[in-house]
Amino acid sequence: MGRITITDIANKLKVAPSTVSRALRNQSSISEKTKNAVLALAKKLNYQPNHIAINLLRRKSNMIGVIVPQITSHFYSAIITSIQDVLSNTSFNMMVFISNESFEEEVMIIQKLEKLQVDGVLVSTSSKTKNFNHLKKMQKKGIPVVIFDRDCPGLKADKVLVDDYSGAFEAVEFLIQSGCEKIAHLGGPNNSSTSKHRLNGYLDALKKNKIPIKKKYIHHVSGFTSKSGIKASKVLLELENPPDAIFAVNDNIAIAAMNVAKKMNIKIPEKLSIIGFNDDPHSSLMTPSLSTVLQPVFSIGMLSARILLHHLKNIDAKIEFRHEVFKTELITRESSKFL
Amino acid sequence: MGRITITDIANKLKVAPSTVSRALRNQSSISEKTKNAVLALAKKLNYQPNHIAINLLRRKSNMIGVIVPQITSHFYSAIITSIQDVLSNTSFNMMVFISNESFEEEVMIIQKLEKLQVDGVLVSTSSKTKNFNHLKKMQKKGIPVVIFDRDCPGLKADKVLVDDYSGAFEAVEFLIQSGCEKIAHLGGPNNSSTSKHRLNGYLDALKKNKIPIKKKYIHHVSGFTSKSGIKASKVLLELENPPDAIFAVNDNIAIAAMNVAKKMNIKIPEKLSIIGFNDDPHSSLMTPSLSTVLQPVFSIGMLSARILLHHLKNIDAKIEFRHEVFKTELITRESSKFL
DNA sequence: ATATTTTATGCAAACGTTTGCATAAAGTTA
DNA sequence: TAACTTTATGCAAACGTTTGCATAAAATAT
Repeated sequence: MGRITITDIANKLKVAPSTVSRALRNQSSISEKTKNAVLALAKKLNYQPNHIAINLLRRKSNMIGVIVPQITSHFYSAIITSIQDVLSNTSFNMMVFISNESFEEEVMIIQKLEKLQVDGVLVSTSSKTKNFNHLKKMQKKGIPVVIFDRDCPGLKADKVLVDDYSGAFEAVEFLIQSGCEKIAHLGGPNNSSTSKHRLNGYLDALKKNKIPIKKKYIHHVSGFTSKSGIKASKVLLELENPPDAIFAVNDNIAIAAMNVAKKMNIKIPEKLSIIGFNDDPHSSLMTPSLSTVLQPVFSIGMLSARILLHHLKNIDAKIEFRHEVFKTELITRESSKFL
Repeated sequence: MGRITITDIANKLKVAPSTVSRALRNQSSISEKTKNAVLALAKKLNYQPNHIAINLLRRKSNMIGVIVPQITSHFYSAIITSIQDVLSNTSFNMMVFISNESFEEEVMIIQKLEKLQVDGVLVSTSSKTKNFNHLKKMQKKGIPVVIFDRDCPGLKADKVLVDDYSGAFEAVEFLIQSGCEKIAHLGGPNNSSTSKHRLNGYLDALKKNKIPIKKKYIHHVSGFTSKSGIKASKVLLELENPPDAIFAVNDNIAIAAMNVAKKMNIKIPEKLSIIGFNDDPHSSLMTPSLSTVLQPVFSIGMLSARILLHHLKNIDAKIEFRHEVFKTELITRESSKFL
């Protein structure tokens, strides 16, 4: 004998299923007597409402989709954790999808989410995402889309971002103030908005301080992992006139640079200052500990989730897109000189 | 105008919904003519089957639940990634839930998953999980449960585990062979099977080599993060007769010990060898790079998912629980002496 | 031509709920 | 007591599919 249904209860009590439904939902116009009888029997039989049936009727899935480029970095796994935290107090559940930094996979995931009839989507686009037609299509279907961490320029949607530009600007200006003059940048994949903003922060900090910009000092790596950073670091540090500081697009790349420098016996921070981005937990445990730009990861995830929930709860309200930008915080450790 | 349904197509074509259904599923006894007409119109209108309706009819959700203690470590996030990889070629989707190493949360998650009518569950229990009644209850409802990484002694279920015992044994024996005589152990939370097995491997390696076991050299930390390891490391290294080697329950704790040792100017590996467990990506980037015991993370995730899928596809087959144990691999780096 | 098989389609029930409408029973007012 | 209001319940449709059964139409065999 399978799951207990409302009809089972109705039959045993010789009432109509609708009566049972009303009793369970504690609706008006139901006598105390029948209500109690229903409640008692439901409890006794351990009745569990069938959400699939309710979802069919309500034409919604109570499911939200979360798309991230990957989850093996602390950044994204912490964001997932914080989204889960917010959702756990609601009736919504989350499905996580990983695009592997691939535009094609991202588009396929979006199609899948449409089929699954998710009620809303939280997405951090792949670094190779070229256009946002897939996201626009979702919006057209009435599915709210909240963008986080990685901007989608030109897309009208809720956005929860980080001020990558000024985070980078501050870091580079700190390097300048601590006496560095030849500051290099290890940038992320070309296309990603994050990479662009951090690059711009780097460039503007140099400009403001009248330090000439040298193309040789700027390298873009293909991925966000340490491995991708090693080659570029070598090129940089083997220059005849090597930099005395490196600002890296994230901690992984910074740590790669740090290891390359150590192998070459370049003293950190005396001969080479290094600053990363993210404040991954292991960065503080490196030797020397890594200076970095902290992002409020948990706040990003929680706010994104809350904004989406707000839309889902006020589905008929006129849509006003929110645009939130979190400030970063420079954390100076041993890999950079003191002021 | 909302989503296109089978009935919409049926009406436009002046046929019955059942005919449309049969045409779409390419079933027998359907004329080429109507089939083509249906297929063409379905394509034109961009018909998408309503999975919620199908799920209601089939009494299944096509959803599998994944429960992990946390995802911010590389170990679990990589497992999630590999599960996703396997699932992406199937009709199943995954919901991830995080127990935060809490027994209570784990039980609540299981209850939620029952309500959501997931078809199957992959679970790595919290380190505080005391009994497995919640899992047994799921099984009784006919929902297959696959245990991975952390054993549930006494529970009859599919299990995909790692040979923690011999991984630890090998590591400690290596330390002995490299000349260490006072080998300490920083163990994980007391209750967890992983901690126990690694501790036993440590103990047996000492016994086999006739090295006396000293209680002072064995500490259990409360969590699996670096922070939890610092205090215990200090206690250990400040002993009047400090150890000349530490085998830690995982890389995070090992790295904590490494940092404490460095602060105390204890030379690694000359005065202190350290071996961790997991081979987290950042471990190879530490200075000195960390020796560790590698677990085949991706294989664990993929096999667990495959086993579950196998049950779901052969739902009526008699249940035979699989019990798979992966071998580990000792990776020696700079934090331990060479042989 | 008739009888028989095959093929194509439709009908209606089912999955488990919710909800507008109808109605019977009870209670209230004049 | 008649007329009216309130309260409690039931009926049936709806959500979008699938599928066993019935049947009409077409094809084949006799």
